[in-house]
Amino acid sequence: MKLTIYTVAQEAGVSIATVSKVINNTGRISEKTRQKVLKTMERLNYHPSTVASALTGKGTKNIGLLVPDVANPFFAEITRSIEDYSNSLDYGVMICSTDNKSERERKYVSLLLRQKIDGIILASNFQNEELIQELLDKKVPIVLLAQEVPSMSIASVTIDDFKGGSIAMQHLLSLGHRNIGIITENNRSGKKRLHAYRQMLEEYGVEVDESYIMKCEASISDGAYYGEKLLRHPSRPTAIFACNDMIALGVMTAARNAGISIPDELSVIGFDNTIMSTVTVPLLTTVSQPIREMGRKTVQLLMEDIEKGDAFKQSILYSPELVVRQSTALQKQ
Amino acid sequence: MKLTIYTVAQEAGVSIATVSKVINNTGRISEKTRQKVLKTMERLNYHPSTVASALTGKGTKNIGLLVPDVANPFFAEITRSIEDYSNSLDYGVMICSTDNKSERERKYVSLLLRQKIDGIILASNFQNEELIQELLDKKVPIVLLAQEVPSMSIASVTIDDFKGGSIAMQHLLSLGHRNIGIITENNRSGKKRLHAYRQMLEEYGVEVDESYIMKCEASISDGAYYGEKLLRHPSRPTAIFACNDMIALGVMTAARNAGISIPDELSVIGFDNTIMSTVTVPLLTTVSQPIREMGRKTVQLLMEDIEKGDAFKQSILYSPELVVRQSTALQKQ
DNA sequence: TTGTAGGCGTTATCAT
DNA sequence: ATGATAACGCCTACAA
Repeated sequence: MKLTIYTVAQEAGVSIATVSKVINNTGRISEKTRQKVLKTMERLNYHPSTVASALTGKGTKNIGLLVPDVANPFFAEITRSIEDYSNSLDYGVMICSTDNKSERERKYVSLLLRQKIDGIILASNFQNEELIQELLDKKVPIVLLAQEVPSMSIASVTIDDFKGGSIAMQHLLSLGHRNIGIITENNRSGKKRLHAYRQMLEEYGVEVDESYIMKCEASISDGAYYGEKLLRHPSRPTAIFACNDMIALGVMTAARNAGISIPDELSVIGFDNTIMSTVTVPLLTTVSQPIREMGRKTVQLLMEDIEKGDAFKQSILYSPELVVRQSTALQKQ
Repeated sequence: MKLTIYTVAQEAGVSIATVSKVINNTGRISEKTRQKVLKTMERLNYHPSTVASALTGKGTKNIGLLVPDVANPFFAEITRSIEDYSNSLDYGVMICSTDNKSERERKYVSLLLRQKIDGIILASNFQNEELIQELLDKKVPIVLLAQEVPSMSIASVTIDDFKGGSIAMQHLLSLGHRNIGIITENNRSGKKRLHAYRQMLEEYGVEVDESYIMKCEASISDGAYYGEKLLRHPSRPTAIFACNDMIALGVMTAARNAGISIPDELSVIGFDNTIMSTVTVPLLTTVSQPIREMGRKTVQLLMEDIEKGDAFKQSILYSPELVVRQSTALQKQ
């Protein structure tokens, strides 16, 4: 026999309306009745059905999280932080890996919409801006994480990519490097980091060599491929700014294969400070983002939107920090 | 104005029952009507509400996935494979990291129950067996992944841990090692791998030294801690069987700190063949599990249970495979 | 082949 | 302070 609000009402000798009221802390009920109802709910181990509740318009207590790939350590960590905070608020999170493919994004958004999730977190590099607009039109609460879409008014939580790029370059430049290659993703974050690359180079009065600039996906294999290219460059760079740790790992592999020693002959700096950067040899110098804090903040913004329907969209910008380890060194001579 | 089945019915000039029938491919409707309805759904961009549908007993099209920690690369990969296949079946997956804490398990299960998910995948090392029993009593479809609970009849997908342990030990032993340490998790899988350790040692006629056996959690730091202990052992082992890659990474770190060269002075073998094992120096020899295939199979079993209410619970056992890379070598002299 | 109506478990609006 | 009752959007006998 199924356990519904009716069962509780009957057992407690009240009406379902009363039970509903104590569940939701709405209306006025005597303390005595409230306790009685609470007790029976406890005794019966009753939990209201989110589904039924959702049908009346109260939200599903479920949010969707779109990331390029959960299997990518950076996004896995983001996922974990979002999951933790959502859970503490009694929200479930549906994980959706898009592979940065417009088609997958579309399919997942459609699924989420049918499931009537209460809100969506878009983490990094969403391809399909019309889709975002659609969501906006449908009043679906959205928060962008590690991504911005300048042309739209959406709440977002990001780090300062330009600053991150500057910090990385500053580190390399102050170490005496002048021939610096860069391998970056071709998305907004990547472009900002690239912009910082150019800017800092200019500041140090070194001309930028376009053939030092490589664009690719955030994978070890791509990093290795383009890293090798760079290492074969007629005027081989003495340092490489890999715009995320996965790419940096690829570069390290390429260097090893080419018998080039890090950091003696080549300095490498990554970005993200994922767990991967703590296990390489040598340990990877990188730029860190406060992932847990960012995940938490993202959920918080989303909840404000969900619960209060915030009209004012805030953009939160965190500062990245340099984490010096062993993969970068003074340029000799 | 909200878009419901009524809107579609009206626009198409039929009743909601008809629309419902074409949506669910049930009952008999003329091809003409079907097309008409399909067209209007298309035109209106209508998608039936899973919530409402769920309330009538048709399931939420949502499953829960409990893992110790999504941020752990092994489980991140598992998550990805499960997500992919579920998604292709139009199911959403709610991610739940338990940290192997009974309290978190309980909280998540309660959340999932309230959300009325259609089924649950329990990946690895569930602490709370009464909770499982509760779920079973409630007829919640469950499949165990990378875990078994011998005392209960539950569908499961695992690799043969004993065989995996044997393969790893066989490799080390055939390389001439006789002083072999082991660091393992204290769960069912770990115990089986440990059992294989003892067995193989015995087979090779070497007495097992209990002080060579360490138990810990699946983390780099624990691996480093116990690895260091082993390396300080008066009769230092020449090889270490780390029962998963994370632990192996810790051991490698410990060895490096102690100035012990791998594989020259110490052979290390891991388990899981995660992405981490492809970026270490030297590359990690490990034992692989067919993660994607296992994830897929798990979802498949769960769906069978959800859709057909399978009475017969199958246990699928996959074979692990040795992946020889660079962290193991012949024992000199 | 298609339509009518009752039910799924809650919430919320009125009465009482 | 409490209770009866109409939604919510869909499914499914049962009728027509």
